[in-house]
Amino acid sequence: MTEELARVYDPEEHEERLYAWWEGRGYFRPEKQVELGLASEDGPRWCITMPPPNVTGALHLGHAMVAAVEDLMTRYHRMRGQETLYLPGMDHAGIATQNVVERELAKEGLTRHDLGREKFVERAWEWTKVYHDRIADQTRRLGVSCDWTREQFTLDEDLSHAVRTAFVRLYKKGLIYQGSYLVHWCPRCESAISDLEVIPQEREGRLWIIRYPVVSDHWDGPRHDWSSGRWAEGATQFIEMATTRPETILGDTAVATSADDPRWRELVGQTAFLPAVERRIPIISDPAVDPAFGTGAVKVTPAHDPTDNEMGIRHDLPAIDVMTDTAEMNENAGPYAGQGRYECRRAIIRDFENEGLLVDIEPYTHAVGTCERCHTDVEPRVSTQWFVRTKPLADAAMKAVREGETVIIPEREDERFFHWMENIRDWCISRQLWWGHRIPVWTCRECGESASEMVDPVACPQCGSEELEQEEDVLDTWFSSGLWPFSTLGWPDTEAPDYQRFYPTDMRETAYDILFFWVAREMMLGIEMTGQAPYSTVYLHGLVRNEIGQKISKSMENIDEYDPLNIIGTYGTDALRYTLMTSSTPGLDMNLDPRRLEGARNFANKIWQAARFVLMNVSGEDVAGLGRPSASMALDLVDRWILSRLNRLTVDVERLFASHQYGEAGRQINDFVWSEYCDWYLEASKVRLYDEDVGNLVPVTVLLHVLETSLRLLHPFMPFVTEAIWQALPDEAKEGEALIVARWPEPNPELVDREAEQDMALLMELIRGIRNRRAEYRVTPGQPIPAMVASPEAHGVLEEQRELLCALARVDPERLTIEKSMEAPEQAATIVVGKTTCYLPLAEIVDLDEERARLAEALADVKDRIAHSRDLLAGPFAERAPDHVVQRERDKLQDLKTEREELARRLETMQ
RNA sequence: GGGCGGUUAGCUCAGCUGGUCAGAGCGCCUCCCUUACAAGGAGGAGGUCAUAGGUUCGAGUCCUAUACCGCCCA
Repeated sequence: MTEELARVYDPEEHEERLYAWWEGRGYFRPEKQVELGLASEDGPRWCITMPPPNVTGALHLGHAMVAAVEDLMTRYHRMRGQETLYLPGMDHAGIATQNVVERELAKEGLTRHDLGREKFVERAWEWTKVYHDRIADQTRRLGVSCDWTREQFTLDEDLSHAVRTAFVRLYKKGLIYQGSYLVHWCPRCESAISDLEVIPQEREGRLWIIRYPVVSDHWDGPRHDWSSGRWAEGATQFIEMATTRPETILGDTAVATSADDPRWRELVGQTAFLPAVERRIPIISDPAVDPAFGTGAVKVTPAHDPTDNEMGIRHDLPAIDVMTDTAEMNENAGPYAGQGRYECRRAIIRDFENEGLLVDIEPYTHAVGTCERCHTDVEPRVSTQWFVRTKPLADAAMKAVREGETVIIPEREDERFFHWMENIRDWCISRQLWWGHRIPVWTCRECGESASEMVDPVACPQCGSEELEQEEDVLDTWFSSGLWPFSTLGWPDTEAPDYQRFYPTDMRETAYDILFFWVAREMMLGIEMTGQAPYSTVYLHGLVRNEIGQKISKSMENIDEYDPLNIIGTYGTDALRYTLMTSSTPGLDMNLDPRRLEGARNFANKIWQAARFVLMNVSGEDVAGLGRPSASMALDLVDRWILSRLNRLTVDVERLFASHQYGEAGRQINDFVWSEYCDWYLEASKVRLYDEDVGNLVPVTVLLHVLETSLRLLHPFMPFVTEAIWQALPDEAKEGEALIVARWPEPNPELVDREAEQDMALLMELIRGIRNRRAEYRVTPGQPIPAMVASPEAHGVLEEQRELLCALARVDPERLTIEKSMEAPEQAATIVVGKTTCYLPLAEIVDLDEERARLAEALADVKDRIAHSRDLLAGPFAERAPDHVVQRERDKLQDLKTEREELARRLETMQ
């Protein structure tokens, strides 16, 4: 029948056990839901693909947030009878994983080049296996009910096939091209990285004001060697400019000023002589030059600066790359070849000074791009890369959002999405890495023809040569992640059952800082590849920070405190999940406060204790007669009240879930369970449970029903404790074999009982009032006291509830009188609730002066409120406000007046 | 420079489409180990909802400025 529940809820006793049981029973699989009759194959379905965590490292709190939100959604939809698939998987995370593996190698004094590509990739697979298992374990500990039998990994065969298919299609459509353009280059990773992977960092740098001699009739070039100190000897005219990056001087191919700058107007069209590398460069004018910056003239280095690069294109300037892959100066750097870029900077400044070409140095704060993964200063650099033409894809993605095919929540994130999409640049997808999908392009060594096909070519389609070479580079990780919502469902096989059944998916849930990295790419590739937006809703949650608002990062000293497994160890998974769901509002960042975790843990225990109480009171005889509470049962006031409240809660939770206000839903369930069910109903039920003359059936039925329904509502927030309790409930009180596959509660309008709510409200007020006075007069707790209640309208109800009143307010049943009206006793404390007055004749302990003062104060307060209410009703409010609002105000005024009279009469008798 | 978000009790935060919404938890004060729960129960104190205007019969709730904090983009 029922098992004993332990005295205290211990998450460790249940969580892993229950998870293994759920998984073993197959509840996470859509097929199982159909088998159980919970869902049907041709009925509604719901699908979400898990944002694949990087195999780079262990999960952190951000992932716990993802898990909490997505699993909540999943459990909700599953219980609602939709065939639900939560599809898990992981991401190979090209550059990030390659970095950590390289770091491991470095500990052994090795570089990836020492190993060679093949061995290195093997090492990366080893790493992947270790972290895959660790992440999968963490995910299970978080209680995520995803279908592990459908797990995917971006580098596995099927997904690699999808990547290849997508690439070949885009290539053949002309949406992928190769070209030599300025890209962000990380000299440590020795790879191009995308715009988004560059993190600007404020630096206190310098602005060097330097000058180049201008070629004139008197001076046609240096007559002495560079660094002789006499290099510029004889030059009469100079152009001055400011730079933050002197080492790029060696790649200058022009000097630019703004068109009408009086300082330099005369020099435009002339030729400057570039020091050190002895290059004649034109002086041009270009609108991109800000006359207010520095001297009004700038050096132009098309190969190493985005603005300069554009200028170079406008003026047809050569782009001279002066660095190597590791940011050392190359052969184009003349005398500085072989130096590191910052070493070169110092050297070149020294030489400029020596040659009298350094005019000034000013302090200057500016932003330097750094590599997101290894924090190395990024070098803008012209190099040959592969690009996706994003414009047409972005247009389609924007259209999908504009037309509501995909809805972004919170709504305001639309703006960011559109802004980014409208200003999108072509996407550099090649990475000079070894860990990833190798670009499926083959080039003929004979004729130079390139091709991208689904099948590896053996001969050049152009000249027939067999001297083919595959592209060395791999694809940006986000290229494969961009296919995630459909590649995981079987695409490009559009006949695959999962693809047919579950695509397009219903939800993309992730943190808002991933909107561009990933969501934007999924939208673009999804529409391009499948003709449909990959999901109908994008739900963006906020970032998790610690209790003082710091973003939690791996570099924190006390990072262990924020390891999800540590938090789970201390508070339990349910507490963590409930806290993550209820501590904030959708889309806002959250400070994870240990005090809230504690509160959530206490809540889990609270409902556990309530369940213990209920189960203790279920006897063998009761069970047979159990059913759902119905109007035909002899329901008491409290029963009708709690059932009405439960029904309201069910309606509210449903409404809140439908509008993605999960946090508010979770808080309301807590309020109900704790403040209404436990504090009032459960206490009230004891009157009947402990009365041997009354049958237990009604209260037990209601206790069980409300508990069981609450468990179902709470399950998506606190899956473990709710399932643990649910399993202990008698079979007669529930339907199905597990809570995880139980039906989501539906509202029952018949249970709404306004009258019961009103009567109960009066009773509760009265009880609170009595408790209050007891506390004030320091009546010994538990000591029964006499009470006299006068209530012209509610005396009947109160008479019916006298046992309850006595039990909850500790009133002596022998000395409780309830009448329509009565003569006020003199030596008594008084409580007025609307038209009901309660006297506590506490004889000698009542301080009449204090009573008078208190009543006078209450009377003054009521009078104030009456005045306020009268003014309101006398003014334009009565005409303009909606009828029901006005009526409510009138009722309120009426009640206040009654209360005023009661108070006044009582005061009168005490004078 | 452009855009967005935040500013509500000592602390961490709720408050949906304007009308009992001024709330919760923790902390604090008083009392209680009452047969579900001290990870608890009963009672209590505590906020002119950042500031200044405006719209409205009525504004934490809408509009406009300002201040401070934070984020994104350039």
